[in-house]
Amino acid sequence: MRLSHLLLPTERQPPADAEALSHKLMVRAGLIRQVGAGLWTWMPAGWRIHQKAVQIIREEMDGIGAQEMSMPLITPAEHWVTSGRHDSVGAELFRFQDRKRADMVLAMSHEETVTFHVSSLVRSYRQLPLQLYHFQLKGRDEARPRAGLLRTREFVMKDAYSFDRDEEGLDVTYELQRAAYHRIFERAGLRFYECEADVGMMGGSGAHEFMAPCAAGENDVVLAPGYSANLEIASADPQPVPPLPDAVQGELHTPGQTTVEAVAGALGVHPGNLLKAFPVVTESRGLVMVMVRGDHRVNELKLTTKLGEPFKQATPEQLGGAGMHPGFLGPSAEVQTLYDAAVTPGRYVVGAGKPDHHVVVDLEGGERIDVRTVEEGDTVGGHPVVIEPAIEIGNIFKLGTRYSEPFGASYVDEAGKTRPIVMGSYGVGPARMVAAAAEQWGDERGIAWPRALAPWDVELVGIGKAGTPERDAAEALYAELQASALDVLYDDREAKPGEKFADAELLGVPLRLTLGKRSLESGQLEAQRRRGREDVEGGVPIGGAAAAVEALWHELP
RNA sequence: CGGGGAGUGGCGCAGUCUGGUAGCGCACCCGGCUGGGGGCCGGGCGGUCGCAGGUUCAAAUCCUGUCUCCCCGACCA
Repeated sequence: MRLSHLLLPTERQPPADAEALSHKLMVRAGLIRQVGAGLWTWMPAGWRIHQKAVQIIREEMDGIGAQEMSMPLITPAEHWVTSGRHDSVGAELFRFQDRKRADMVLAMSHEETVTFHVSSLVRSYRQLPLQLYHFQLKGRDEARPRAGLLRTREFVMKDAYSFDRDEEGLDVTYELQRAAYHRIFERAGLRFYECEADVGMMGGSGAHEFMAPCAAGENDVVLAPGYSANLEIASADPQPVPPLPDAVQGELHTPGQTTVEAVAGALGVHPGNLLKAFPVVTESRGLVMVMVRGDHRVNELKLTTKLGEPFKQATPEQLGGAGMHPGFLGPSAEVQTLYDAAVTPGRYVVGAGKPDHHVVVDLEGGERIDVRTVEEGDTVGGHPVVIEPAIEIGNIFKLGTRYSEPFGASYVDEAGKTRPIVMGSYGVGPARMVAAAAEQWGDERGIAWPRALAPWDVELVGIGKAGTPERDAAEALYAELQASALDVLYDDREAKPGEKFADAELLGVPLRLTLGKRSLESGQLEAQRRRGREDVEGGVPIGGAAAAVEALWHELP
């Protein structure tokens, strides 16, 4: 490809409203342009990168026997009513009516559609197991799109669905997918973690997320040797606190001290010597008091899972109605009280249940539930955890019969008995892979793409005016490289060398060749690896350059 | 949805308080010089100042309404 013919709108300055590195660099490099909130156009060079990711995914899906197909973005609302998601998803679902006033939905994923098909097309155990996948747009009316491509309202997803006759079959398929995901992200040159993930209120028997660590990530990953989990569900051993001094005992007058910090400060004790009350209300239980150590925070997702139902924080009115006083809440005989697992037996300062007083209690052991948020410095297997921001680039999920039951997707087994099909779903966002790579491999000059994602394999920078011997040589080399196995971008523009180098570093093709007057004098091309901007020692002889360049390329990250 | 910020040429900005000929840098076009890290000189093109009302002799500027975008939070199959 000749750069002089490529629509590559590079910019010296990032958009004023861009914050995330990938957002700034991908716009500056001419890869993407914004259309609206969470809506992006891929420019030609950017789309090449996206399609590189797509092709890696495709090869790995095909490699485990999944079959590529394509299902529509527009779907009848009826399917979503059948699955229950028409009600449960809420405003995130794009809804509209067609000209006949029929309710329609932009698919946010394709469980409904694929299960609709499988329910009618698969009748026998002989047709199982089955894996189907496609690359298709997803529409999600996100409350807050952000950070360029990291959270958008429309994006291509590879979503695969598996159909097995039982849980054991699903386990096998799930492992195939899990291994394929590792290969996909490794091939793409991404740093990533496989994390235990929340299976949500939908049930399901297991889920993993693939998280790419980066500064702009909107999730947090808890990491320790042999352990990685989304902060949403992570568990770890708490950091110890010194025991409550014996001098602190009985009822304590704590006027106006409604926060852990205030009480701990006034008493001169560690915040972990206090218990914090987190009053919630659920539909089936009413008011529940959740007690966590004073220096800890309740993890609302973990609490929801443990309660087995959604909750809302109790309002001051609800507390007042129960004769309680916000700021001085403690364990109560009148309401169910649950203790976090980090609340070990011992003496704690708790709210006395009346204004301006706290009291020391001596807690026995007893039932505990793990509902707190893990913190940096907590330990797993004796090792302190670190918490890193990360972006979710893929997930795999054991759906079970969540969709096959409502759609009646079942098969007849050898004994002639009808059984529900057991499903799994497996998603990857190629755009997020690309954005994550930009986050991980971006620097102040641009993006140093992993070679597997780079829009071209090499960029040839021709120095000098058209018609000069050096440019003739560049043209000849371009032709030679085109005949090789490499995809080459040739900067043949009438531009200053500095501008060409700056654009090349912005675009981030992994290997840059420079051919100018100097090269003709020395007989050597200059070659620079974009990662680390490191020159290839001694250059590359112009004679037979294509083969040498191919060899160099194969050693790139 | 709550809080904060912003809409002026392709990009980045000034001008708005205090109403009076729309301006700067980059990019773009033409000519010349230059030719290995965004170079220099000269000449140009391009904007109904987000939109709609209103006030005024006069509105980018004041008033009202509205749309859009960004950031933080809530939310996120």
